[in-house]
Amino acid sequence: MDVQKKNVLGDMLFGGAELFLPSVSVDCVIFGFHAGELKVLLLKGKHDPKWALPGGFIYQDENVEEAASRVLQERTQLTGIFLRQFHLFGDVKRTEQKHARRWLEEAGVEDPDSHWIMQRFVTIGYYALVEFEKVNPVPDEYSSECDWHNVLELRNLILDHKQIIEKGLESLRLHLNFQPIGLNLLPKEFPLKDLQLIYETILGKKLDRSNFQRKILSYGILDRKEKQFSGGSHRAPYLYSFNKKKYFKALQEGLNKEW
Amino acid sequence: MDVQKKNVLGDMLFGGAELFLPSVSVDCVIFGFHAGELKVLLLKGKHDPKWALPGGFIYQDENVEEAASRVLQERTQLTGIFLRQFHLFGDVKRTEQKHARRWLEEAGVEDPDSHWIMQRFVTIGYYALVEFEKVNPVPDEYSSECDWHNVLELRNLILDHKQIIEKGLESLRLHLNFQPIGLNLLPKEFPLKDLQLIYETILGKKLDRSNFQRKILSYGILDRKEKQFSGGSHRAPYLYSFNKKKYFKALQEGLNKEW
DNA sequence: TTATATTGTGTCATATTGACAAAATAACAA
DNA sequence: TTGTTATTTTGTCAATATGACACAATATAA
Repeated sequence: MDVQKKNVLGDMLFGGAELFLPSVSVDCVIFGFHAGELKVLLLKGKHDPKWALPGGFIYQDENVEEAASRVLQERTQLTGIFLRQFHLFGDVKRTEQKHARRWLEEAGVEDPDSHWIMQRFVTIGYYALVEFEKVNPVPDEYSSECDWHNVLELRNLILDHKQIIEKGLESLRLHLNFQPIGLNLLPKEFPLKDLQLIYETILGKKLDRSNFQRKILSYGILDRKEKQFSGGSHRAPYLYSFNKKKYFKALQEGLNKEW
Repeated sequence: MDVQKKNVLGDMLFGGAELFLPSVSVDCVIFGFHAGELKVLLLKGKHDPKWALPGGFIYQDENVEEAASRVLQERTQLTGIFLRQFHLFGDVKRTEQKHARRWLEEAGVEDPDSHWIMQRFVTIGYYALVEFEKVNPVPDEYSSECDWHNVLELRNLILDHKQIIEKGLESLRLHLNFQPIGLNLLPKEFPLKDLQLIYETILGKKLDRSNFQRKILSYGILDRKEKQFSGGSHRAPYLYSFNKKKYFKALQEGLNKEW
């Protein structure tokens, strides 16, 4: 699947019914960290004052996973990012398409009410964790803005996108118990404090520094480097990096096996 | 949604495109326990020698969750069963519809190749845990047999249904760490040994009797009753029942919070 | 040189887990 | 009636994990 060759907007407006899998969309909850806050990347529609998750439709010749990956890539320019399916949202009432109708009208589509995009859709939620600084948020063709929003202060979202984000965060919190995170979230080398801050931000609570280090090191997915120039007026911390081999093994097999 | 009034077969053959949500199906992995084995309920097609999961399509006016529930109910006659979404299977190649084509032909559908059911489908996997003895497996209109199969000896399944079952089992094993199970799986009163056997069967390994009881009781979801007539020539075990209030609270909030 | 902030490391009481053993008891056989 | 057998209830104990906290080390700035 060659992502670059796709002209998603044109396909959606005029070729949709044949090119895309009907009834199904993907939405990506892209998490990033900044200033001690957990952020999520949102788009503001040109013809709608509300914010929406980066999402899209699935080409007939495209795996759902690939579609999610394409959406993530289009919006962040990042590749190789860990993306995880967490839930399908399938209620009848979740899609009321007022804004889509207006949007089709203005785009010059005849008889917008019978356009395929006005039909009921179910959507598959994926979440990703990305390095905030590496992302240059770019709106797509039908959006006016693309920006980070604090995950705890979500207002004016379309449809059920607030619930999708909340479910995504809930899933992420659960997955933290048996899945390593951080690989595409931090620079190659980082102090443990930074990783701890990520955990604290996701969980929404403070963790004991000493106990956190003991636990995270016990997973055996980190390699300790030499000290850094801390920059701060205090003892310089060690730098760590993820041992990718062990990291992916842990992703595969899980961190804890309680039973 | 009135389940009884649906004529699924007729709808599928002749009304499909309008009545159902296109491209999406649900499949239920229905687990039961018998003779120390974990079983899954499968259907054998009338026009296909292969076995399939109980599954179906989603009516336009029906939530996905309701569709899964309807499928479960139709096949087992059971209501109020815990059903849990675990994964969406969305690869392009997952649906090759040779058997569907033959099936449409024999059902008298003209031009089967362009029938909506021949198109690509993604499917949402749900799993359920049911009391084996309470289920009277009934084939649907387009199946010749409905029977339990050992989850470790799956042969001749259509499409990716073997992978779906395996993923469902894997999910169930994971969920065991933070989710109570057993409520619709055991009689109202039961000895702890029976619950332990269920855990052992799901996990595929033996557990220490004493430690299992300590752990399961620590969840605080069981009420101890008076002793039973054991029937065996040995000390009679206590009977337990699930405290529904606490059980559902645990379902909601989770059993363990590691972080 | 000293103050300050933050890290590396260690301690310790408590809780949890895994492995196992002793006592209790229902049914059966002699 | 009594002993045997199987399985349960209950308990023990060492090993490990966790939570709370203490103290020494050290990079920068005053």
